[in-house]
Amino acid sequence: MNQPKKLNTPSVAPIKCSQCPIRHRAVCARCDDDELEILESMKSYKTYAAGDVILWRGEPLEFVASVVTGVATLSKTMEDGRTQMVGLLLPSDFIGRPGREQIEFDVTATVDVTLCCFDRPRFESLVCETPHIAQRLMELALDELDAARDWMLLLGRKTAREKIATFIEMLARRSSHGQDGSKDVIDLHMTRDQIANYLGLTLETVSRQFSALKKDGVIDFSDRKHFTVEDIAALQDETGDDADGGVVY
Amino acid sequence: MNQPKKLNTPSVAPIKCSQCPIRHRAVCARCDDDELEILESMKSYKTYAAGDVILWRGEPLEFVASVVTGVATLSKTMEDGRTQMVGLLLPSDFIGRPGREQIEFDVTATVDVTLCCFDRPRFESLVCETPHIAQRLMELALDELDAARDWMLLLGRKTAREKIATFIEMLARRSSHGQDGSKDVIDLHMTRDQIANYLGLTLETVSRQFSALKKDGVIDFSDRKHFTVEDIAALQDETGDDADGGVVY
DNA sequence: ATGATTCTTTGATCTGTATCAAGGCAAAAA
DNA sequence: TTTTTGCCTTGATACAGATCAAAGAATCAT
Repeated sequence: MNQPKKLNTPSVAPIKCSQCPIRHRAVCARCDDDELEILESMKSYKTYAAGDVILWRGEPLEFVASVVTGVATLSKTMEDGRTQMVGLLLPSDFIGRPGREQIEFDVTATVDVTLCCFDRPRFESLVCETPHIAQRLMELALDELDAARDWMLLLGRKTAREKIATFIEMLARRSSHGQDGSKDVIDLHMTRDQIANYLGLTLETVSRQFSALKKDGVIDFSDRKHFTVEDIAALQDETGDDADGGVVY
Repeated sequence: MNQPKKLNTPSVAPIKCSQCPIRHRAVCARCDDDELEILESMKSYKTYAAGDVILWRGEPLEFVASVVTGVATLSKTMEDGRTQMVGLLLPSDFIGRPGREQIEFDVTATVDVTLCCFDRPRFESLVCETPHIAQRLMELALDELDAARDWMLLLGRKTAREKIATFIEMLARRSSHGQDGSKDVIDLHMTRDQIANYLGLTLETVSRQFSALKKDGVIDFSDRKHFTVEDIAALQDETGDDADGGVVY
């Protein structure tokens, strides 16, 4: 076992949960000071430029991490180049699979990304000894699974218009910092081509659907990467989802 | 807490792991006799006829279970009736989400199904106290997640022919009881319509692709629900996946 | 058995999205 | 500033798979 001993740093103020980036997804909401200090001791930050590949499929996983800033994508590619994104990592999302040595997809930064990384072996020994963290990681895995299944419905059955509406609605919900958030300027972060790969479309279709939604007054673009939702009700109608929600993403 | 005490049944032979259906996915491979006996005490069998809905979306989960015989599907349905299957449960697969009160999809028996059910609250207290079971459930969740992501690539980017080939290849792999297994008669278990809902196609397209693969000598149908793989190499070529595999399902 | 029902196959046609192609715009480089 | 470069938009056309339609098997009920 190589989990760190409690460090002797009395002059340093106790580490606050707010300083523990993994808390972004509440992993350590229930951590005590000792556990937080252990996390702190194995923590380091890594940054990646837009376009950098963070992890290649099959590469050994040396760390687990949470996204502090930026956006990264999980994607699978076929021999002939067809690509499908299988996940989107926004700030507070977690990278890593408890007990897995490697991942089955590429992780790529779409804009500059900062990760808060934890040494994997040390993180895993902490997890082994801390059931509430293990439990939280299980919740994260099940959330991802629910999101993946919602996306399967989108990929298999939704029209291009519904796909785009769903995507925009998800971005609006996930990036709204306000309580209402309906008129925030939202950053797309991705190119039309990347969005197409996420939605199982081509970049031309993405562009056309954006134009159509703009023409219909549902959204408005300030520039190519920034838009506002002008009619949230219409947007939700277009997604094809039940009004009541229950969708995770 | 309401986990059962160890039962006093000395006249009964020790419960073998082979009698514990959940072991189908090796959940209790590392269980000791006490744990097995606890599992045994909370176990019951339920059967469902073909077409029965086992669980409705949103319904409270009263048990977790593993499939003993039969095939069940996980599916999501849109308001207008469009349906997408998001998972397929074959014998040995597990139903249930540690820590979740309900599920986000319907579970339906496509043929007669027997489940081995465990009372959920009692199962969860056992899990809480048995880290190696918790760890195994995490592995199962991550396996499902990998499978879901492979299916996203299929739904988003594969052609109808590739989808059908992938589906057949998966069935061949999962239902081969022999070591080689390439010429076993494989049971389809599902109607063309259900297959279509699994692959994001229509039933007519499924039928046409089956006919085409038969005409090309890749597979052969003995009747509508039973086929053999005549040319496994050709089948794998048609899936669009890397030759090396790495696919989970 | 026999008729009813449900599933499957196959054909004809339609359509949503992909593909091909050509400019347009904005940020970066010269 | 001008040029280059990388995205993006829009139009024209093609095509894979959906939809519509009808006839054939298989299964079920009586």
